[in-house]
Amino acid sequence: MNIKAKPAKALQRVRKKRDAEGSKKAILEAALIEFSEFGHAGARVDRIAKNAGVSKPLIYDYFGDKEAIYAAALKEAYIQIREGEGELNLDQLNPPDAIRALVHFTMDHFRLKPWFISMLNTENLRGGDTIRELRGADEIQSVLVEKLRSVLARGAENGQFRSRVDPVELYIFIASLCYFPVSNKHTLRAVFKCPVDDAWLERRADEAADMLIRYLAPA
Amino acid sequence: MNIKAKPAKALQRVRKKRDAEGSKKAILEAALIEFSEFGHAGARVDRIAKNAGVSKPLIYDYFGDKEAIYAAALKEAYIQIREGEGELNLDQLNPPDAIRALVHFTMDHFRLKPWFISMLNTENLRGGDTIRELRGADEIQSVLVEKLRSVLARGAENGQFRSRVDPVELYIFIASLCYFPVSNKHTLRAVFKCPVDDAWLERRADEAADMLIRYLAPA
Amino acid sequence: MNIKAKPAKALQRVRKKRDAEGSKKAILEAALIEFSEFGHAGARVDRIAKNAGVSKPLIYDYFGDKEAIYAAALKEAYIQIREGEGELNLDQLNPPDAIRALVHFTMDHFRLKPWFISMLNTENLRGGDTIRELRGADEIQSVLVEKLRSVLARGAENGQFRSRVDPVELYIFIASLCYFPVSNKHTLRAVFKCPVDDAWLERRADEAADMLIRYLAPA
Amino acid sequence: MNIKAKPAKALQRVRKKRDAEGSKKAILEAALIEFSEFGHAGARVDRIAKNAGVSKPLIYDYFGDKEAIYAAALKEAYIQIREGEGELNLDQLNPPDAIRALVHFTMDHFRLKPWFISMLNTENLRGGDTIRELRGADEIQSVLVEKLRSVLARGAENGQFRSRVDPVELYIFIASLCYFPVSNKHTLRAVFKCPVDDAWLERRADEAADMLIRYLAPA
DNA sequence: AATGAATGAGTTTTCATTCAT
DNA sequence: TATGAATGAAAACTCATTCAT
Repeated sequence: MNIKAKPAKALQRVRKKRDAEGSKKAILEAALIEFSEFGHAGARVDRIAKNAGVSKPLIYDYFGDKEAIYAAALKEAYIQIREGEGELNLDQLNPPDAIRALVHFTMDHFRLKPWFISMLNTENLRGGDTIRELRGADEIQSVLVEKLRSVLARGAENGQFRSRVDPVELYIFIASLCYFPVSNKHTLRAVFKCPVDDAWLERRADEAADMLIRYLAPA
Repeated sequence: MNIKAKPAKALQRVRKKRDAEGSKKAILEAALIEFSEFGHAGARVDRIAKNAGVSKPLIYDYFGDKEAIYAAALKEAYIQIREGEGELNLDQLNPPDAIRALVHFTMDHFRLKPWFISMLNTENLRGGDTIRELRGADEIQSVLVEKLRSVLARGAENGQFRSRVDPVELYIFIASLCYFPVSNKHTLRAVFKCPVDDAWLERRADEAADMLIRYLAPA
Repeated sequence: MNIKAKPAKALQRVRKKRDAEGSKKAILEAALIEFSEFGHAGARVDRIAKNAGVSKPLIYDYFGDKEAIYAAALKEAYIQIREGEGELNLDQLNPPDAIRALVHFTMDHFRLKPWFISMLNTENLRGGDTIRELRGADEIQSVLVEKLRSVLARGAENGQFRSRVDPVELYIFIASLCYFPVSNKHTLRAVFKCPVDDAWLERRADEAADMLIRYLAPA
Repeated sequence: MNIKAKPAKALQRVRKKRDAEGSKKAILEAALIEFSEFGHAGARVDRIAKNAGVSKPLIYDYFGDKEAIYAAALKEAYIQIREGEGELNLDQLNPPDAIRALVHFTMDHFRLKPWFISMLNTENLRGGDTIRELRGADEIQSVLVEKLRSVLARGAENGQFRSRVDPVELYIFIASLCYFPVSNKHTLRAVFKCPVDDAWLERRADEAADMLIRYLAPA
């Protein structure tokens, strides 16, 4: 389980001292973990400082206030999640296979970087106040939509897919199908007795891919 | 103050005094609003008391501590969401139409009772600690799964649907497709510039229903 | 010496508990002492709480924040200084004697209630930000000006005083002559080696009265 | 932040580097402004450094600690105010005119170098702890008393003035009459609705001079 | 001579919770 | 059944001061 609010050992970094960049990075990482584990109101600057291996004043020096730390952490969540998306190569794959690969990639992403979903949930609970003000929307824009657009074009070209499918809307379907089981794993376990583990999630991804591929097939 | 105290609609109740049941109910409703609006850590007992029109000691008298208020509110969220689910009558509908109706019903549910999604998000952010301990799982179990089971049976019988589709897994698909666009409306707006409003959501529901119906069709 | 920043024993009050009015009054008194002794920035809410015999949260509950406590203390300083001014009866006195009495009264006031001068100094150092916003200007308006007006009228009538002397401007002369030696006693001692004690201050008041009476005499 | 950071005019110096004397002077000037604007407790070493255009460690290197910076600034206030006092030439003037000139000189001094009054207020609020320890009392001793002594002598000689007037006590009268309206300008505005501006102050000075000259006249 | 990096020890403020009636 | 009065414990944030270069 990834999002447990208990031990939070988050091993204290060993860092070279008097290294502003390093300190800032360490704070950001600790903040990301803290906010995703405890939410905005539940996060503690004390813990961020401790886990980053710096003093609290340094954090305030670099970021300003808790809200600003949170904003930086939210942006960092997007930046980190976007890293790696570029490496996903769908060009060589048969369009239906590309869809399946993308679904699995997305599910793995959510599964393996649970702080991303936590940050999204936290931010949406807060009404999106922070992301709305975030500079640099480019950095948080997913490249997956573009990859998807190209897959859809190839599929439409060779007759495997319907034409005129909006890649954003399709991506939202994919994200929806991967997001919910990961985000709501605790309530799913409690309410539906689902064994929400890696294998189960991968099976869900596979089934979702089936559904999506059928959905894309021409009538 | 850190958390923007939104409109604070929740107009203070006018209640007859010395009405234990009424007080308890009022507290529960105020708590549900409070926790869904601010999350577990962000919720304030003061505000709950004010919005419920009672004193803080009374809340502690009835519930014990903040955690217990939260648990009661979480349960209340499920109880309230389950209300009305029973009324949904799918028996008269052609199975594909029943699926479509169920998808719309779910989307409307999420859309119109936003505190439900907020509570689920909050609880999952907290690692499901509370729901795991919640007594009376029956009360939080959705009847939609049973309705779905019967629709699937009818569909399989008359050849419109594949057989051997697990109603829980199907329900999770439906929930996923409805949950994500509502839950993540703020980030969707910011990142994908989606106009997340009622009409848009209904269109998403319709499209999702198309996809699901195709998915259920026999190969 | 009155304004010493050292011991501040300010004996902790013995108060009956659960007495909101009493608590509020106690806080106000402690705040007045604290702010006048240490200035706005130097004042400590901790000390106010301790000297008032209440907890810090109670202070915040009643007043809001440090700035509001300060504003209340400033107003209280004026209210307390205005108490007693009403009792001063100049009507029976020969106008020159009335002037002399008023000067001594003012000097005594400043001398015996040193927190008043301290609060004025503090507020003026802060640019008057707080007094400018203070509601209830009536409460801080001195009745001495009115008393002075009547004395001046009597004096003009019977030929002892010039006519057309503005009572406000005269009062400012009186205040100036009493204020400076009290307010600046420490620097006067250090720079001019003045023995600024009660006797010396009373002699200054007497001399000032001489000067003022001459000033008022008709040419 | 509590204290409104006023315009922060004090434009950051451009200074040649490695200039010990220049740095020290810059720090002193910035400190004088800072302490007079915010008082002892309200002053911030950060701001002094920034406005002086140097780093904080340099300040500590040169002065020791905040208390020492304050002491230096207080002394500097006296030194700066004493500059120019020497140039005032009263010898050529008829004694009454000399008195009037001295009053105006004093009023202008206070009016045009407001940090002096602020520093005096600050120091007196602190109980004179610092000035009492200040070395070099000569530097802070006003020459005006000596000038006054000579004017009084001339006046007494030619019969315009009474004899046996103590120049220190007279100087305190003058200072009192000029100090109060400048020092308390904000409260005077708020409480008495006085239009405390340059013209008003000059009129007060003129009126004060009238009063003092009468006071000095032989019975 | 000078400073960027860093922090210990506060200080204001908040909040769940209890006391006394 | 109900609450006004009150607080311990902790949270965010600040600031004089020092370290390492």
